[in-house]
Amino acid sequence: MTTQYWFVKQEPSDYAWPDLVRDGRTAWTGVRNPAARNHLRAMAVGDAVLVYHTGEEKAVVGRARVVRAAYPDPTADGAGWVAVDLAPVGSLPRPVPLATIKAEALLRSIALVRQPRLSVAPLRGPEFTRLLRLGGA
DNA sequence: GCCAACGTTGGC
DNA sequence: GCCAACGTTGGC
Repeated sequence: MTTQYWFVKQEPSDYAWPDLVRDGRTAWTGVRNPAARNHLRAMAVGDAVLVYHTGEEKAVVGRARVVRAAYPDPTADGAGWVAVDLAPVGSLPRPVPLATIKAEALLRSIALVRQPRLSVAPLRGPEFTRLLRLGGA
């Protein structure tokens, strides 16, 4: 199975990238959107993930990897919602702002731009690589 | 099962 | 604070 690439969004006042770095690993819970849930289900251990901060910051800030595939979200009321576990790989030396992403032709079709409310989305390999490079990684 | 009304998210 | 996008809810 080849590595898949993903993009997750987070409101940093809720749980921020530095929290993940500090914790070393976290359960990515609380996703309550069916499309995002389907993406969580498709994640495999070892998949690469980029973490984006919404709100004030609006930038891709870090790189993580999937360390546990989808399992029932313990924070959900009903059945059917899932969480994965993520571990940090590294902070981007230069966070990549939304404005930069929008200015890149290659990145214009990613879900962040096309569908800003989707909190978990797939990335193509070249998109992932470009974002990493823009971030100085 | 359709669709209008409403709520939420997130950028500006 | 406003607005666009989109998801959810509830009446029919």
